[in-house]
Amino acid sequence: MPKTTYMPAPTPTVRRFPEYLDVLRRALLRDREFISGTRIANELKLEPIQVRKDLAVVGVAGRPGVGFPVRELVEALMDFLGWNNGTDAFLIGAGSLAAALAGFHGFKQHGLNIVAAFDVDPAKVGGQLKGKEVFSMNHLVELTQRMHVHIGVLTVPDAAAQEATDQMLKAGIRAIWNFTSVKLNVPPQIIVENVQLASSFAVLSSRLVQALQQNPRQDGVEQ
Amino acid sequence: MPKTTYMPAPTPTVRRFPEYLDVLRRALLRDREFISGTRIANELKLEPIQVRKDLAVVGVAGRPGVGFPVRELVEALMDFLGWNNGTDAFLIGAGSLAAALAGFHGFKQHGLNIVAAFDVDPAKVGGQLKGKEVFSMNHLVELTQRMHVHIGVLTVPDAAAQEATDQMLKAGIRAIWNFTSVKLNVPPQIIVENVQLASSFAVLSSRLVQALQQNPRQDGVEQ
DNA sequence: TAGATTGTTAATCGATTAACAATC
DNA sequence: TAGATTGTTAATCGATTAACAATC
Repeated sequence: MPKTTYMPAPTPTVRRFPEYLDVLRRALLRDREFISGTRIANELKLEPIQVRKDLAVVGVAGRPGVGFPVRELVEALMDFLGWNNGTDAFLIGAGSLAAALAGFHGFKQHGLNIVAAFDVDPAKVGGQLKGKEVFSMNHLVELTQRMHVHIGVLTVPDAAAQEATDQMLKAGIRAIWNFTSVKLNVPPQIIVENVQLASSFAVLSSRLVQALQQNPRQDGVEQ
Repeated sequence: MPKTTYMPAPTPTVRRFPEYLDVLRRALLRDREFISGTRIANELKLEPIQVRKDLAVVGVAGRPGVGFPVRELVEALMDFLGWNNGTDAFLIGAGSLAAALAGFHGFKQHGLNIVAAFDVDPAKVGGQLKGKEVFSMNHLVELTQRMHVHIGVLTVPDAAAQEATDQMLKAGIRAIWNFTSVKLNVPPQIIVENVQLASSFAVLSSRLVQALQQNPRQDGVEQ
């Protein structure tokens, strides 16, 4: 495994990497050795130049007139994202969102391995969540250190978010995938990525408002 | 209700609107009549100038030296997003992610009202999902038209995504909140907003890789 | 060779940030 | 009045897109 070090890439570029991986994996299934930036762009409705610029980040050389070596590109992208060796993560909160995440098989492709869940509710502790054991929050410090887990997936109710975060910090968690809508207070070296469902829905809503203003009735769809 | 029409705003601005709403609602609870852009910026770790620029979109005038009228601003933002009168939506797919969304009370604040779920699984049809009835996909056309629902929240497995989308289109759904990782094929007038969990996790992962490269041991956290 | 595609350098575009007069 | 803040106009920054020589 050639463990290259990469420069940090622009966030929009990183956000497109999983899409590229999808396309590349499908190409692999079809036994394609090379794929052009043009083709990738077509499948994802992007511009070819953008694909080339993005892929340049991971340093896999393409062949003019031919395209990029698929397998190498998959390797490099996975490497860049640290998805190659499977990263263990804890679910913090064992509610229904946690259950959905625990049961999501697609994470395997993203090198995400959810190993356990934690909750304060005694009714949940000791039970299972989609096959993952649910521990008491009291054991978080101990288990984090024993299992060397770096990532916490935060799915507790908003009201409990900061408290749970503080416990993760004490346990030595380094990165938090935050599904609450709370702006977490953490020291600068801790990585927080917020999944803002509300932001996503806001974009949808505002576009729908605009569309309904211009065309309130259903039409344009073949019937 | 003064139903103003607004110009479309930049997407990054729209994505911040729910955050502003959060801060403003908390200010309302504290009985504050006015709030300055500076204060909003502080709470959200943004630049004051960005807050002012963003808020300018909804056309609520602030008072120099004082700030913006909180209640008016909440109204205007809700209005802009179409969140004022509650929008009905269908869940397409009744799996565990659908369950999580159906049980999420925060949507009330976003004017999102999930009224029913649909699934192809006969074992689920006729049952309930967090108090919402589960119907057969065969009834989607009929119920969409009867209830004038415009929004579909797509939570089916990737393999079923396009098929389910086609049925939504036939039923007259105008906007799709897409939780699958499939790039949906839809006519241009249909609004699709993709919740790309993989993209979000990619950003987290790549930052963690960088951080671990620079500092592999736990430190910097007070113990 | 002709056609397709890469990768570099430069141009454009859009969003963020700065500066500052006007105003409460 | 002094201090804080708005809202406008201009500057900066970063990402996307264009142009094109090099190459398979």
